[in-house]
Amino acid sequence: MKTDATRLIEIALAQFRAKGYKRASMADIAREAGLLKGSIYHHFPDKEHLLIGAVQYIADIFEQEVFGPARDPQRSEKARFEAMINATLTYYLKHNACAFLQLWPDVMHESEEARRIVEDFYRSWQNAMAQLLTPGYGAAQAKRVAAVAIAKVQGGVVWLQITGDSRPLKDMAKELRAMI
Amino acid sequence: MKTDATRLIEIALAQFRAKGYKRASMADIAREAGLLKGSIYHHFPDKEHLLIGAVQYIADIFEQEVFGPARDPQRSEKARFEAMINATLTYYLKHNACAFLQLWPDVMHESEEARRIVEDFYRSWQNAMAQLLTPGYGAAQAKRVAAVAIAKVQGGVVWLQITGDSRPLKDMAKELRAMI
Amino acid sequence: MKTDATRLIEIALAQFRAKGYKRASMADIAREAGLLKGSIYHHFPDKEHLLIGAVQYIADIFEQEVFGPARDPQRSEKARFEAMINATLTYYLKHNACAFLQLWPDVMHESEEARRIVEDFYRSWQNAMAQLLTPGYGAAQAKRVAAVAIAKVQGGVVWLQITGDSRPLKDMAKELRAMI
Amino acid sequence: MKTDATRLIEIALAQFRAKGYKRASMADIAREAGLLKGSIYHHFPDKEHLLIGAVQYIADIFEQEVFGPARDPQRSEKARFEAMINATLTYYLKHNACAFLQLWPDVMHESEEARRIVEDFYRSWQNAMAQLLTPGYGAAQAKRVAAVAIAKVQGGVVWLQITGDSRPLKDMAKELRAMI
DNA sequence: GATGAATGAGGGTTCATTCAT
DNA sequence: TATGAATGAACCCTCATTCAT
Repeated sequence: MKTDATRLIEIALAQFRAKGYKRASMADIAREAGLLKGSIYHHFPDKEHLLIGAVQYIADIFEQEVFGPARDPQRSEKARFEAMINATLTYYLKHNACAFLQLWPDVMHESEEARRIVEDFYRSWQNAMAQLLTPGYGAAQAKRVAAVAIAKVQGGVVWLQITGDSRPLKDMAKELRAMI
Repeated sequence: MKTDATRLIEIALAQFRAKGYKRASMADIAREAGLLKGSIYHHFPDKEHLLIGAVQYIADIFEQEVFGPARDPQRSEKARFEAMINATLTYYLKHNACAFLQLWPDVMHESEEARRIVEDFYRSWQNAMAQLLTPGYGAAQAKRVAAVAIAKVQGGVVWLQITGDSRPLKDMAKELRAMI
Repeated sequence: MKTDATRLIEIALAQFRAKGYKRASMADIAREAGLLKGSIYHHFPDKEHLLIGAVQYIADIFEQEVFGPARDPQRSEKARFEAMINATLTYYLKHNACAFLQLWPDVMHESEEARRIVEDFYRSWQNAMAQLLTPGYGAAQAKRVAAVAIAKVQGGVVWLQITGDSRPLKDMAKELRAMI
Repeated sequence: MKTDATRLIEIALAQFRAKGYKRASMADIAREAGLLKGSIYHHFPDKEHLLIGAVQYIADIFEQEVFGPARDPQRSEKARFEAMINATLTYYLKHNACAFLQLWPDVMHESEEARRIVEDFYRSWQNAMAQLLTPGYGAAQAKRVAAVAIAKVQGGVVWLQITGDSRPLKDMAKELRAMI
């Protein structure tokens, strides 16, 4: 099995998700990759960059699977908005959690760079949504409504993470679909 | 003057909030309390019980200031519901964050007992809300709606924590007030 | 046996002398002190401060045993100058080396603070000597001659360190005594 | 274009001078040479032999530029002695330091072989000088005086290294010239 | 109850060295 | 001959916890 940077990031991300950043040791990550802990430093200069990589990895997935399709000029705003909601819902239900929510405290304290990525992620999300809502709401109101929409989804994920109950997240999605 | 244990818990909570559970060391907490780290162990058997205490401390505050008033039989359901929303909003805006959200990953991994407290907390909240909504929604639907309501508030807090923007949280409160 | 900071510094200094700064590990120093490596950090924040302490320790010895007596106003300049030479010679012959010479490359690269101490040490030495030589040489020339004198002693120590032959150092001392 | 081995030695020497033996990593040296660290091992079996090579490299330079000319039977002892002093002075002033002094602690601890080279170097130097001084001092005294002379130069270099002041070294050279 | 020295396990990181390609 | 991934030992340092005083 090849040990490229992406594979290490996926493993690190899985460990960070499972135990949190601080509890996931370099030795844990290395073992999971079939390496010794020293070997990781061939691919990443330090643990922080594993976190940065993990966070970027998720941001990239969303960019491709959620924000990207939302910009597809072929489809109607409504269709794109619904595609966005569905992709988001699918992703969160698959993982039963949002890595950004789980990692936020660590990201906040351990890495300026990771923090910027997460903040940019939410900004991108808001912009992507706002653009789709602008025809119906006007630019200013659309931004505000988009923030609320994202917050609702995040709230649904929080509830899912803590209680294991996915209903509110699904209800939230339904509410969102009704917005457009 | 508070009892020593409570004072230590408040200090520990402040440190946990500020740095996260793992990054806040026993030495940090002791220093903040004007003690040496060995001395903490006269009050708490280990760090985990500081976390349990901190989590319980917050749950108690909500019990007194949010859930308690919601049970006051003197006032109308609507009044009580609104009081609940307002108290919650006030608390979160004051702290600009929800300690349970911040600490959840640590609580989850470090302490079965703390975890139970947090889970009970959300259950209590849901029950308190559901009871007030039952007249309007019926028992079953009330529970479901309550979960969504709490999730919305949590989502608003998440957005506040990450972006610093409190608008969605306030919008969420307005939405909630319209539910009853 | 008590473990105070001074004892640790003496042990660290001995280790640094014996192996050099980098080769002397915290574990070595701790073992020599009858401790585990982690325990040293109760007394010193990091290895650098062990180096700083060691360097300061030597500077203090010279201040007390060499530079101090050289300032004694009761005795003649000649007597004080000779006392200085003798104390220096005794010290270097006892250790068969000069710790500052041995540690200089490490001091230079590892610690600004230690470096300043060493530089100040040589400045103090030069000043102390220059003052005693001023009556005979005039202030400006005295400083220049003092630098040469110290350099000679250091050269003698270098030769002693590398070849094990103490003769040149002793010859150098004789030369110095003839200067006043 | 120099042979690869020599080029690597020059680079290694520069790194050892700049950071000291332990702080200069194989990766540093390789990078400076435009190689990856694994590639160095095609030219040298280990780091120690880079140190040996570096030390030998300097000894060779002195042999050619300092000790060799001192043996030139065409010129007077006085002329050869002065040429020796001048060549030495030029070399040290150019580098502002003596690599043997800087590396001595590392040489001493890391490599028996390098140590022998350095010790031989000083012996050669002493012999070369003693031979020139024998006519004036007699064989036995000449050896002793030569040691003192070398020690003085080294002392001047020490002072130069630590304080940055080259005066004492130059004064020392003047003293030496007066010896013959 | 408080102290502060000590523990011991573990964490992140560095680095000389090896070796299949 | 060069590469670059991997090793494994060692290193500095942190920290929750213990305990004699």
